[in-house]
Amino acid sequence: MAKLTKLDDIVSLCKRRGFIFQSSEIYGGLASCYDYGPLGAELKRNVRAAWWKAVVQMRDDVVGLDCSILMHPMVWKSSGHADKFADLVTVCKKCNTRTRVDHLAESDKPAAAEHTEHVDIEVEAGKEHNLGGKVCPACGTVGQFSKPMAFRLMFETQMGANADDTMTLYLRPETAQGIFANFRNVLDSSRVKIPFGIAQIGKSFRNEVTTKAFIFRTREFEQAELEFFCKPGTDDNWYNHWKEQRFNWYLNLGIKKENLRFRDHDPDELAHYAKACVDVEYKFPFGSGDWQELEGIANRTDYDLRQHQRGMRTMNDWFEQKGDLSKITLRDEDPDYVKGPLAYFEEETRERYVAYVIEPSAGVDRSTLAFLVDAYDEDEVNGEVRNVLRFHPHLAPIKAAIFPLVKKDGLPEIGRKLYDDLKKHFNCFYDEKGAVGRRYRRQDEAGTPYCMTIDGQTKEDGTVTVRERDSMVQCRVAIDQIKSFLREKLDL
RNA sequence: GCGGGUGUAGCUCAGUGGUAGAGCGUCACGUUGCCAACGUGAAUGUCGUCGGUUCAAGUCCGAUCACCCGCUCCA
Repeated sequence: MAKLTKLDDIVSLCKRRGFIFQSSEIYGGLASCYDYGPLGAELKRNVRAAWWKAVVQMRDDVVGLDCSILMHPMVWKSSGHADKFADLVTVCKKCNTRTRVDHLAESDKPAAAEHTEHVDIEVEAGKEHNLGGKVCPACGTVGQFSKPMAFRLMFETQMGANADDTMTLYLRPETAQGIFANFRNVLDSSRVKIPFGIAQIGKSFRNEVTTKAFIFRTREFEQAELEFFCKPGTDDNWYNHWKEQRFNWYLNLGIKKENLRFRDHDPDELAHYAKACVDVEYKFPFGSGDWQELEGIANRTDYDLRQHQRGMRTMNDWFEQKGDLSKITLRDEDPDYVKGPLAYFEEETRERYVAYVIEPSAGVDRSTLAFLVDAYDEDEVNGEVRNVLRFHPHLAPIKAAIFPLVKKDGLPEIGRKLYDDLKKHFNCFYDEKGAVGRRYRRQDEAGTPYCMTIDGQTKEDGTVTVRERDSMVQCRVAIDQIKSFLREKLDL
């Protein structure tokens, strides 16, 4: 990228060219929500398609899935989100530091208790919290706390139009759990055998305490996740396999090598269920902390499937407590859990085990932004600055533009015909207005790899001028060869 | 949630309490005809929103919304 050095520049570019707008802008905007404009929608669609092609279509060992966003509440009880995705937080009036209420120590006791028990926000928030004797861990001030604030990290909604007969559901905070919940279905219906993966792209929702940084951290976001199931003991190899696969995916789609890196998680940074985790990071041109996560690749062990086996054993409690998750404790694991409903039987060795899971989890919005930023470039042509988005052809929103050189002499008719033919195969754009140089530059800013110009010579020998985006080099191609020319050049 | 900053045309931005501006872009016409050409003309504004002060508010005051920077937070 040349001169995109501030987030403001990116926001401005995105809006000016119709990639990304603020949501509900005519009403003053809605925090943390963004919309994709005409070019952005195409770009994001292409990012999804490229992911799906690499992770599903080109693999013999991965199948796709598309789950509902709303799922049975017990899914989130089993996954741990229902218990651990909510906290009460208070602010020290002296030093303005935030601390979780359950982390506060009494002034006469040395250590704060770690948060292990479930916190029922409804109950806790209604209670009088006596923080008078509590000490701020940051500045040591005693008893100077604001009223505790509840942070629920899962969005809630009500299912059922009848107000007397509704059920509280959660908008999924990750797509992964839908995959685990369908593990058995896929296994029983698609003749897959371990090792194999299930992939899914879809929206997730998290009530982040803070958002910021444009579309980088939003409360509604899109994930592209793969859960790859493998035999315990082979998980380290598969972890490394997917690390490499996923890193190369970004490079193959044109991300500059110097802007991409791995960052391994420290052991104390790992979630309690993860054996290993690495982030793929991109060097965004934001103000601070340049390197930001695009994707996390984790070894989740057999934690999730075992948790769901516990959850399935807990359904009686669910009914008995009338669906009140706060009154339910997951039942202990069956000592014979390797024979459980989500376990796997390996024919060849006659072994039973619960599969380990390698999870590459990518942010579609983050990747889209990275591809956009990375493709941005400024050229100098005859003393003029040329803005160009050097998208990989697979990602380019428009693959080819068709221009009659002038709007007369029958050239528009020829151009129209070519356009009508090409648009059946590629996303194309037709433009006959204004100077052709301007039309070229406009397509450069949209990242269109090729422009085709119908000129006087077309009527003589049936060739058109093909102008290439990055080099601006022109050549002549027979009009009836254009389709195969594009197929070859765009690798489509 | 705290502190700092910003908000005026599609974009970048001027604008001293007294008629809403420029450049770029967009559109039309003419000329031209292969890299943002030229000429003429046009359209586009709840000045983020709401309220207050004032004869008069884009400008002063208050609140609020959104964004940016820095904290805080980030199972």
